[in-house]
Amino acid sequence: MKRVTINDIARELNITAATVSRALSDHPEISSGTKKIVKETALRLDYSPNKVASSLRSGKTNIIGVIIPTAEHIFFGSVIHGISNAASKNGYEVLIYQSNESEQFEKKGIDAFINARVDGILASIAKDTKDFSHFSYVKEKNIPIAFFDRFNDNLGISSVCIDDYRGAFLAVETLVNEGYNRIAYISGPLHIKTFSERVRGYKDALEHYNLDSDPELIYPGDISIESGRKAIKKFFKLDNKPDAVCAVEDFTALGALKELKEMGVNVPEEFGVIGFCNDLFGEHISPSLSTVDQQTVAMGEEAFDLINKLINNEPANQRVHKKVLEPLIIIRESSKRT
Amino acid sequence: MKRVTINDIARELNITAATVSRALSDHPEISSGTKKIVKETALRLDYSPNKVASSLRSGKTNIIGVIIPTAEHIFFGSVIHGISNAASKNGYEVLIYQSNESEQFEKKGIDAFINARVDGILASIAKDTKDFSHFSYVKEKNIPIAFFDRFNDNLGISSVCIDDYRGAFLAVETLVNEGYNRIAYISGPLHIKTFSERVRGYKDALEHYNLDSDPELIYPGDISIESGRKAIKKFFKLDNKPDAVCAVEDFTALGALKELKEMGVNVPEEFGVIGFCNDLFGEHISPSLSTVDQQTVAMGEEAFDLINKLINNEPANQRVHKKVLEPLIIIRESSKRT
DNA sequence: CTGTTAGCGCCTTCAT
DNA sequence: ATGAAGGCGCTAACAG
Repeated sequence: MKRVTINDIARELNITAATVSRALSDHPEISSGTKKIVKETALRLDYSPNKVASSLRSGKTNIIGVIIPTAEHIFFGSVIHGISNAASKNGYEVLIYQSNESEQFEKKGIDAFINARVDGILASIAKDTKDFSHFSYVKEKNIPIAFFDRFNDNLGISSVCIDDYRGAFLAVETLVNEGYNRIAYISGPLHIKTFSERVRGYKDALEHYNLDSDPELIYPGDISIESGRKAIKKFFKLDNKPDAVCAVEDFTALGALKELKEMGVNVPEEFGVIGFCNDLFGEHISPSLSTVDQQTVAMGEEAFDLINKLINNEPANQRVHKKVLEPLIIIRESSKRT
Repeated sequence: MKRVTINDIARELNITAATVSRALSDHPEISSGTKKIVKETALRLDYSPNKVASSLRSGKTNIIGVIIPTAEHIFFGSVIHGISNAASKNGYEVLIYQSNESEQFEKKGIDAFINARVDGILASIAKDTKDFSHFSYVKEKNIPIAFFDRFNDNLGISSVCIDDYRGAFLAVETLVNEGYNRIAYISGPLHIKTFSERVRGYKDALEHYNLDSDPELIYPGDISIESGRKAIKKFFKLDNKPDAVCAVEDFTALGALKELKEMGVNVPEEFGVIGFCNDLFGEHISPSLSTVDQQTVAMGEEAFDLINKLINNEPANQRVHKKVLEPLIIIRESSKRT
């Protein structure tokens, strides 16, 4: 179980470990002959470089820590996919930590990453997080950090997200174009910028199209099928009922669809529905779900790009960067009255 | 950016680093007074233990490397969820590597993990992997390794999976009970044990119920919506057409459903369909998809348990372990004729 | 072109 | 109960 080190190679060849190290990393001042024999011997002895030692020495681990709320949602899986592949291409590994949507675990994750001396941290904020000091702390320590999707603008931390405002605006616009004119909104937790931006987009779109903007038409949900169902139930108790709804994400929209179906309301004829996220299932349900695509893989790649640049630049002259990806409207059956 | 070390704490208190180290790890021979002041100082100086140094010294990283084919499939996300949470509870972190279903990347992942000196490796084999020597290599190096879901029995490596044989058997049985009697199968790549076991279960179920076992009724697919569509097209060109089909996984089943719908074949009245995996969308499509649940989170937890035990035991007296979880039949509309 | 030396931060004997 | 010293494996500075 004893592993081969550069010392073993050095002993074998009667040279020093330093030479071996240099030969293996193709140092220009090493003769090609030495390089050749060192590499051959390394292969023969089945040497594998100890990155832990190398990291201790160099101060770099080549590891990016990624905090996601949960791996059970394909949205994050898909972003991870993007991050991971971009990281691989650039010689980085990816350490994953799940916050399970809890602030406490999120803090633990940050701690774990700091102790592991990751070169940078990418995070998507948990639903339950109200206090953001752990993120500020990372920043103060000059450890590169950036947010993806769920971010907070007040911390001076860069982020990648899609233009949530515009996504919601486009969603409303899509419904308006189909002739719906009393449009409700089912929201997520508003202390997360991502979600409050969507509400803002919704409101502005209503105003832009001179439609009623009624506080009763905004349901404060929590990102779940159940929240979609509850919202519909509530909306249909109103005197002045809506004839369409935008949901903060697809599962919420799915809940709405299911409730509407049980209530015997025809979608899209009597009532329009549009989601957000472009989750896989939306294409395959009936009626298929119109939605806003979030460019998840691209988001992952951009997130890596952001952190990669933060890692390789002087922390001094870095300003906060905000990458905003364009949302893509996907029109399917649930919003298509015509 | 210079980080605080135990030496800084030692200097501050006029004691030695050794004492600080011991105090921080609650060594029994350190006075409680010293412990107290050391911990206070650590907190005050904002000390964070350097795991890289500690790993180099101890030879343990407390990191589990996990190789998945892709994070874009919720099945793996869900298993990761299970692994990750179990790992967290036991003081481990999780490093993720995506093979993207390619043998070459899989080998790279193994290399990266070995170099990173992970304490153990969990892997689910890529579709394209034909040569398994990289796994044997890990085993020969006495690095703990175990498979989950997609495994190979010939390498002497432990694994967790569900009872694929039984899952497929139950799927056929479910169709038989509904009165279908010419049942086809859409398979995945057969060099992966997981998939060949399902075919075996299918065949044995047919035999057990005295149904025709026709080679033409087994379509060699590749795990994709397209493969489901192609299989149906092919089946419907046969003289003696099937009246039901089991698919190797849900997306394949989805493809089958879509093709059947386009062909105007009624499911489940004229034709029964059952999938495998219990992917999220199955519940929400129309007709909803009957399927076999694979207990993904439990699988993740068991996988961690397996590797955890491998890590903590003497490699000498370890024998190959095979954990088999019970599949769960989920009966929905697509298989329910009655 | 290669060797010598030293140290990254931590932990673990051995000594006191 | 604490100190002293060495080393995990690698690399960079300095020397020759």
